[in-house]
Amino acid sequence: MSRYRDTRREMLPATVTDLAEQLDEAGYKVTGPCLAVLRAAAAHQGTFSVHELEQWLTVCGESPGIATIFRTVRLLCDLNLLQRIHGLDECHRYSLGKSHGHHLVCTNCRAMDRFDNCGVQILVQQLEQRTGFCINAHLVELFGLCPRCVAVAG
Amino acid sequence: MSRYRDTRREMLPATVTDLAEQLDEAGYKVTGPCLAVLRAAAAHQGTFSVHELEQWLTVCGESPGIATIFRTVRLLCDLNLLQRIHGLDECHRYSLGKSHGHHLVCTNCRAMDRFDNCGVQILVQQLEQRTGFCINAHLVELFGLCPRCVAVAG
DNA sequence: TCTCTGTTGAGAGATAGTATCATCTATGCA
DNA sequence: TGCATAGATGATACTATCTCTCAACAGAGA
Repeated sequence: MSRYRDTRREMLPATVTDLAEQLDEAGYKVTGPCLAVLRAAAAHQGTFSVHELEQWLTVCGESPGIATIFRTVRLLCDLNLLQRIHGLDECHRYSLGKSHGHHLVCTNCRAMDRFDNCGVQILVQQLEQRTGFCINAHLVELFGLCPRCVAVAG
Repeated sequence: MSRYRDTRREMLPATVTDLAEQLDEAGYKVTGPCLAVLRAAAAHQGTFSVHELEQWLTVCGESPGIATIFRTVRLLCDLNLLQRIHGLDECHRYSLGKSHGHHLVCTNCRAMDRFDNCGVQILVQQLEQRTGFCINAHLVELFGLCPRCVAVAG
């Protein structure tokens, strides 16, 4: 039994209990430090970096080692519970969410919207025919300004 | 006048003289170390990392400092003569080529094909309407096995 | 209570890239 | 040709991101 089952689950956001349950089901122990990382991730709307998780945890007074944060982030990525965001320049941000989501990221405030159907299926077929490649994965990310930043920019 | 103009240009591959001319036109001096980095980049078909450039240069007996290699790579990126390749896991590879190209990368041997029309225009319009974002950039990369690796895999 | 197994966290180290600064070199001018 | 100057180089230190190792710890089951 994982420790998180002993905690008062009604105190935790649904996102956190959801993640914890999936870790549990995958056979991992949901310990205190692990739960702290899950709470940090769930507390960040949009995208976040490992460094931001660490700062959030330090402010909250519970700071597992950086190794544990990286470990938990990698685990969540492996289980497809966390997605890595590929920016135009940086590739060190993450967002909670199931696999094969695509991201629409505000380059100003980092707000993020997700979308599923990226419409590259036709492109994939065309390229497979033209190039002979056997395409099995793709990366589609869009960047721009969110409505709020558009309004501020005038 | 840049040093590369003094060198016997017929000894250099067209790609290298082309790059050198564009650096020259942009107001940068094409010096010996710079030219060495250009030759290393041109010698790599497909994609390459800074580390691979460094190794190639060391083997060739001309090894400018790592700082110069990084500097030249960044300069080429700034001038849109070099594109950064975003892999699913790694984001530290580059390929020579003009801006707004997309890449189809073999996850086995790193062979690469380029394509221009990624067909996301309709998606961009739909998402702009749905989300209110003002989209001004995108990243589309495809991954799979090249014909040769498909053949080897059977 | 004991044992076993998995987790933690400190610290070292790898990798990618930047900043600094003394030195070098190409270029323009007298 | 000699000199001044601006820009390029390269050694080095540094930062950021992330991994590896390993002793210590903690929880689950016997």
